[in-house]
Amino acid sequence: MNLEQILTEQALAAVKALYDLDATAQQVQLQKTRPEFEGDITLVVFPFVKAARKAPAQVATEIGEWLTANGEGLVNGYNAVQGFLNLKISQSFYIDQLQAIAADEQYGQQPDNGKLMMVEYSSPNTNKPLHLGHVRNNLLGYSIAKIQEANGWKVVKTNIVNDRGIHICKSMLAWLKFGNGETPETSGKKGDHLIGDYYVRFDKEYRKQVAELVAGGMDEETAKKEAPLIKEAQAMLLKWEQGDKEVRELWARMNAWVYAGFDETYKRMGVSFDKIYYESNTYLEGKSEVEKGLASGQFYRREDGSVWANLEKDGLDEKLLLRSDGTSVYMTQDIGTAKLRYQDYPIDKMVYVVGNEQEYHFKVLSILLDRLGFPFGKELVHFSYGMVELPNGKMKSREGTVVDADDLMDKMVEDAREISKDKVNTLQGITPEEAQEIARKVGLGALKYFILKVDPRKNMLFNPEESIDFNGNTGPFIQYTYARIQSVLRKAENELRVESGELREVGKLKVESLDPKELALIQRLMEYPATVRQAGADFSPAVLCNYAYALACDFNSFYHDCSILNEPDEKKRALRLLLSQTVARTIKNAMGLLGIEVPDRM
RNA sequence: GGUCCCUUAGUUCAAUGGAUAGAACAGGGCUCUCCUAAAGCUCAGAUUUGGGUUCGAUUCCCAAAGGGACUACCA
Repeated sequence: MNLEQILTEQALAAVKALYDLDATAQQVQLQKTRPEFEGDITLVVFPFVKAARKAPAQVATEIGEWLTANGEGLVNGYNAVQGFLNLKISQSFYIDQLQAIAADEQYGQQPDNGKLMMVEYSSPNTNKPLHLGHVRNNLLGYSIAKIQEANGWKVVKTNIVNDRGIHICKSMLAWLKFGNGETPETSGKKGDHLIGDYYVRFDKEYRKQVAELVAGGMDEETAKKEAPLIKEAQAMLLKWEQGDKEVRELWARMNAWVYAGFDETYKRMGVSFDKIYYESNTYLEGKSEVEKGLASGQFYRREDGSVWANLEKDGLDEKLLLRSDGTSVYMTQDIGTAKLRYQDYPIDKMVYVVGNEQEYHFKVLSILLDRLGFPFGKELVHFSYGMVELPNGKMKSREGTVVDADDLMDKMVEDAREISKDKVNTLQGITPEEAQEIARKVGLGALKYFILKVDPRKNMLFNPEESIDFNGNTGPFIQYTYARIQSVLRKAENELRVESGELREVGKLKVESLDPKELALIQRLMEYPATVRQAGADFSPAVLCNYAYALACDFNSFYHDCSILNEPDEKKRALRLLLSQTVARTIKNAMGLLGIEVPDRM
């Protein structure tokens, strides 16, 4: 049982004994005591004031008195400030806690809940390279999966690749017309970047055609539909769906280039998938589901042959499911994908990590799946995150105002290496390879933390003109704290011959008194499991970022005030080493749930 | 027009309905003969507006203002 649970029980017993009040655990509000007051943990007594029919300060005093007398030594002091009862907890309790935490290798890991969660994230189109928006998606998706695993779920990470559709046809068409057989090998470009370039090229030529038609007197709306290039692309999509051999071969070849590029980027980013679905394999399933819905009267066909769902009774509008030429749309594909997934896995919870611009889509998808008789439809979770904005607005692939994922990672690692050059003291005696590896971890750590520390629901701003910080509330700050501890532990082993295993053997450390900084650190460590649970319940890596930062701050402050290796009292030294080791492990775990690696030195 | 989201220091971000709204960066001042100064200490600086609920509101409710997303036979 943790401190909150014990205190909650004691507080309930106290109000029962004092005021004959049957309070609920929810009414027992415990919070950390503010630093300006004396005490460790504070009970808010306002909820009991009415039943007690006494002034808040008096109620606080009475409860404080009761807890001190009947709390089995846990509470050994209190003070009441209005309705706030500040409790002092005995130091031996904290030392016991530290011992228990240090001994628990799985500290923070929640027990297996026996259920399976599928997390879909990334889900790129195959017509352009990944950009900063995808980076946020990937980092969030990966971290959410890790966090839910820590909360006891079995998690299957999945990716649905949108490998078919008009977008890839545009790239294919532009490549055929203007590519002169260019390949990743001949051009030296990564496959995804090469394809992306042709997507941009298509748009450029298309707009030229539209402009010409408009100049010839056509209105813009019509011109956009009548431009020869777009008609060709549509014809190509139709051929693709009909299985035209040439189109399919070209498609397979160009997609393979893109996948090779994506794989490189994913690997670098440190994200992975357990199962990848391709839209080209799922859209037919979707079509057949739509046909079924049509037969059962859930959907209807218009005169032009297109198929629609009427969602007006759910407060929404009508939604297209199949185009008049019979080709499928995004929604069709998602229905098919859902069906396949539930055939493949016994999914208890399905989570889609997709931007908030698609909230409407998932609202509709949920209703459609439900209507088609899928039991999971109603339960699906759209983990909707905010956009990454640039100073002048949203990123637009076609307008070239995107921050490319590969470029960004390069830049971060480069910056990290540049900064580390000034740190010759700490990087002495390491190979260039090791230095590069440190720069990689630190650069990516800075990027990942920068993105994950923001509440996922909110839009966030990225200014490419200003480089991401390596000081202050950043990934490298936390990594630095870890590296610092590793350095101390190395010295402890080499110079004092303290084996890390020995520390845990040091029975109950009979330390006279805990330094306030030591106490603060232990308290922070005690918060970790609740933080993991909250991050899971809220789907929020940001919660863990805040925790890791606070833990690192606490440690740096402790490190500044308390000497570890030079502490003459052996028991104190052992306690500090154990504390440092446990902090390091917790930092590593928390950062691991964020997908951020920690270097042993930096 | 309709639906949804957002608004906190100069800037980027925090704060289960709780005490004097926290950090970081940028700015001013300190601290390396001392376990890694990517650090520590310190000064200055903010809840868009108006109502309401509450012992107590950044948080909940209702308006208004400002910003964004969606409302595609794109994905």
